[in-house]
Amino acid sequence: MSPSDLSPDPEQELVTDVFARGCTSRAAFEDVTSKWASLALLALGEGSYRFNALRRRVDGVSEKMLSQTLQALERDGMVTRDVVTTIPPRVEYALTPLGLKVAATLRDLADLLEGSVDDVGAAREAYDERPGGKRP
Amino acid sequence: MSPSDLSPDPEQELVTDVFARGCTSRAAFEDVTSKWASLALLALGEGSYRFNALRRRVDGVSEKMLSQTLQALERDGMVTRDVVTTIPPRVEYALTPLGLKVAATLRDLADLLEGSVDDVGAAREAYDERPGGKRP
DNA sequence: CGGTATCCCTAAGGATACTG
DNA sequence: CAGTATCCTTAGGGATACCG
Repeated sequence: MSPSDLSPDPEQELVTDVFARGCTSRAAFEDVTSKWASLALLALGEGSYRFNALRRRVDGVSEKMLSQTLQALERDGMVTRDVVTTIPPRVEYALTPLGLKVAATLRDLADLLEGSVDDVGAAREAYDERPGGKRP
Repeated sequence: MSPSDLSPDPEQELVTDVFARGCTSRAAFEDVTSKWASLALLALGEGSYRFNALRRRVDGVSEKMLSQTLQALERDGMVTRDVVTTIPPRVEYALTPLGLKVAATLRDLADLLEGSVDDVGAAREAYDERPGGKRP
């Protein structure tokens, strides 16, 4: 068999790295940070929601996008989908342990930004006000 | 005129809330979590970068998108752009104090997901394997 | 090197309608 | 209520070319 000179699969990166295209962590990272997923996770961090309640909570999302988003998050093992077959039907969405951890870091980020609205607002004004800053 | 029944500006939410469309924090949140911004911030969390170095670090980004992304982040007061007029020119990008804090939370998120690749991979397989799970 | 400007195309995403 | 299906518009984003 091959002795010690065997380098372990040059084409196949073994380290997991969000910077690497094709790494699962990068895919998961993009799923989580996608436009609606981050807000949906944030909302579910407050507790479980039914579809339309979640839709109202996440201001501006369409049925289609919320549905797609939840499917992606369920596939990644961050969200559970619990169907209660009553009339009318109920479907409860909640976070898995992993989803809970992810939601917590997103909460940190949201808190940070909510606490920095003034700074961001000021920075934007300064940027837009300076020559060539804005396109009217 | 209207006496005490005047509710304070129903159209204008005064609380800052990432869930509210039109709130600056929501805009900042979307900027930060946008496809390339999060990776750029992550990279700049490692130290300052020049344009093309950053472009190489963020695997897959085009010149155009990196440029646009950096402008948005600079406008939000998270990234500084330092032009050194030599020949050839050099432009150094770095994080502001706010950008540093944001990058830190994104680092937490990335670490969490990098540490969960196996869980995510398993969840995906399970999801795709079950009837109606995947579209071949 | 570090961009901006232009062209062009795909796919994200909204609105509406219909089903279990 | 909780979605899928369809249609249609927009804009995200790549490729290329060119300027400071």
